[in-house]
Amino acid sequence: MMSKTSVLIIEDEAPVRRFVRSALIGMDFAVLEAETGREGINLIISHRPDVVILDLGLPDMDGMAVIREVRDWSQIPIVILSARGQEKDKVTALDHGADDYVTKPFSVNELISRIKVAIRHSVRVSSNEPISETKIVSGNLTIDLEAHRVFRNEIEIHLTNIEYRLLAALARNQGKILTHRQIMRDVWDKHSYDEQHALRVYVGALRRKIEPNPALPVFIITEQGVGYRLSD
Amino acid sequence: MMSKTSVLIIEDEAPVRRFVRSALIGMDFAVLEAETGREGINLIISHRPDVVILDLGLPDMDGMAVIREVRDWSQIPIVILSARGQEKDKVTALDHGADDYVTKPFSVNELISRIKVAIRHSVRVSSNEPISETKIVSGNLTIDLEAHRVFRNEIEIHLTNIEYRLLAALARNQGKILTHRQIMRDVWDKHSYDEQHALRVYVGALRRKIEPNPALPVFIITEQGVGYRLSD
DNA sequence: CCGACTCTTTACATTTTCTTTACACCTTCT
DNA sequence: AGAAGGTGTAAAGAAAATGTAAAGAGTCGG
Repeated sequence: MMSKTSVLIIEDEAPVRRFVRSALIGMDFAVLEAETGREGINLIISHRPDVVILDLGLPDMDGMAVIREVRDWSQIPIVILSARGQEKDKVTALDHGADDYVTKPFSVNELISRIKVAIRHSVRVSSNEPISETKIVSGNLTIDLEAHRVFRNEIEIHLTNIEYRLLAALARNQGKILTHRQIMRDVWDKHSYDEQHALRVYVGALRRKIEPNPALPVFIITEQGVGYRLSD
Repeated sequence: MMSKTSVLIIEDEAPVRRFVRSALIGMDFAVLEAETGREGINLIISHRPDVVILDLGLPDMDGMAVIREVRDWSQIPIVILSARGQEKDKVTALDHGADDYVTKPFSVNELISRIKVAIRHSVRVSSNEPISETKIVSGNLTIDLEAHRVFRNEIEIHLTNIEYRLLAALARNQGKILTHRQIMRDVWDKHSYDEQHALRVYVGALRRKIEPNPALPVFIITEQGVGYRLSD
């Protein structure tokens, strides 16, 4: 028996809270509510919800502080509600480790589908365990996640630590795009989006090692403006 | 045992009300009626109808206010009745969360079919789809929101970031009109409608990629003066 | 202390995407 | 039918993202 997916709403305005709550209950989610950031953090600790919806404009503590505090010890997906005109805050929030955002006024559909995506992503991106296969094969490329080894045509390829972690992150999500931000988080434990030069350098290095023709990559696919993905 | 679908008509003109009522009863709907916005809101609270038909030209409070108030706590589908020449109000109402509109004078068939679409849409949103589902299918078109990928007849279509976001925005609201403004907000994070040329260019680009015949679009439908919608 | 290796940063060339412009083409209203 | 406003398309220039080489900094073991 699988229990319901639980969602925590941290939002001080009661009408918005009611609105979100009724939408979520309609989707058969279990709903928790908090009016302040502090209260929200306590609920996260005590109830471990599956997703958090966080209003950036909280009275007691800044939404950003909530994200930072939670991200110190948990990778729980956080979807931000940002009011119009808070575009800059939104970007900062994403940099601090929020997963997605919805701008007010928002439609239920939008919120629901972003929540779903956030949940599914978090399952495999941030935790290294729940993938069943320990070996991932793409064409003539084999990645042994358990043994930490990579082979091309039975020949072992030596990868540096970061190269391996980058490839493994992509491999755990084979076929799915990982955003720059997710990769930064996974490989470098950084939440920011500034220092992605390194990412490009490593993608290049990896390609030189695993691609038949690094100029026309078939394994590591660039999704411009979004991220990278390992083809399946 | 399924009870009848109930419809609330908020309309001050008695002839129009009678007309709509008899049409709906003929379709085996249960009908509620209200003459004023306030009365209508109270009936929504007490009877929870499945759809609301709302005249924009109400005497006591403006229809827009009804939409705003209801949308604070409920996602019940709202279909607008707008008189000719209320084009601007119509768009504003949609921006505020109305689901669809019918322009007076209207045919029974048109009204009925809009109501059905609105209901179907809201059911899809609020009922027990598996939570993990993040794929949207429309005809031979599949949009995988999690993997960020789009397929037509199993063939992957490459979309640029903005093209993808535009399609995803429409897809999350499949069947429902999105106003130009809503799209601008969703895709560009802009709240204005000034720079809409770009929107047209991207609609064109998308159509060229996903429509069988871009000159006669079947997926991305133009709602002149209002916005676009992705067909069901 | 040196050399081998890895990681990060910088600079710059290249590619892709985005926006704007101009104009043609439809609708709708008169 | 003509006018007016909204819409579609192509193309060019601007802007942004990406790829690559190479230099410097840090680390480790001999």
